[in-house]
Amino acid sequence: MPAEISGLRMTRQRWEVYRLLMEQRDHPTANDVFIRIKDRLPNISLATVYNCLEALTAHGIVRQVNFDREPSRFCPNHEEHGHFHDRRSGTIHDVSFKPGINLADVLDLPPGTVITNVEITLRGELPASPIAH
Amino acid sequence: MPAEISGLRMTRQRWEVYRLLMEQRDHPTANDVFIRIKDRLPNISLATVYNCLEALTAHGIVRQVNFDREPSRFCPNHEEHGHFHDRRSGTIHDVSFKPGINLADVLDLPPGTVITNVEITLRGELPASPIAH
DNA sequence: CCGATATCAAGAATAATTCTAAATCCATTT
DNA sequence: AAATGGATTTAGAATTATTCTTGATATCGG
Ligand SMILES: [Mn+2]
Ligand SMILES: [Mn+2]
Ligand SMILES: [Zn+2]
Ligand SMILES: [Zn+2]
Repeated sequence: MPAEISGLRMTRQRWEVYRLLMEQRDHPTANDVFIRIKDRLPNISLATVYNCLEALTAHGIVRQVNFDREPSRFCPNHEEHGHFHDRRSGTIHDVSFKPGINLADVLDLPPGTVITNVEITLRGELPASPIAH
Repeated sequence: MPAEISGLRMTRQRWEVYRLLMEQRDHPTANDVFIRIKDRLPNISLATVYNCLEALTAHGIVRQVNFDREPSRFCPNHEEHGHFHDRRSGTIHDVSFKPGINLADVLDLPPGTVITNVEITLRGELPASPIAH
């Protein structure tokens, strides 16, 4: 376990939360993390999971992702990306811009506007897998 | 008051909520609506405001807009648009795509993906008004 | 080891929203 | 017009994700 990541002191709990997010990149909720992490940290509390996720988020190590009023989800992908929620499977997928596309270029904003944060969420259906028929 | 809008039967309460959203297009929360509407409907309950907003949303008459975990806001603008939250003033502004731009064209999605819903939210700072100095 | 500081854990508190149940409204039928 | 039945409204309770409080524990520098 590293002593720190991006200036955030690592503790056993923070490290295990971080590892879990890196290993299972399916955008779990705090409660999902709490349930999954019990194997490794049987005594961790849900409040601590929230604390760890907040600390990781505040230091830019993970991203908090919100879909409407649903519980927040967490994502360790640092690239600029949006999220596609597939209604068929319930899964959430990272979505990038096509190469060369810049969000500020396609939006009609007053010149001089500073964008500090962007969130793009999509819902819909991915095409049926070509393997399943 | 029309008998119905988009198939939703109008009641006094729904109509006043709808009018308020059309007249003050600053993306109020349910509680904002509750406070503002008391002039016209002194006996309306907050639950009814929520009921009305839900009915109007379910019928596509208004849109529910979410910023992170903040209270939902409501918007009567039917154009496809995103929302820019100006940190300086706290105000929320509708943002459109530049003419001819289609979101599906700039995102890297598997061919055949069906997008049913898009939400774009931005935070940042609008340029200082040229009038104020 | 010592004292200072940070973190953790358990449970209480918060706050937006939804639910429940009873009253009221309202369109339609007698 | 009166009766009926379903929709709507209301007040308050309930829900639930999240945050807060507080005391216990761990960690750091010296
Ligand atoms: Mn989940
Ligand atoms: Mn407000
Ligand atoms: Zn992601
Ligand atoms: Zn809007």
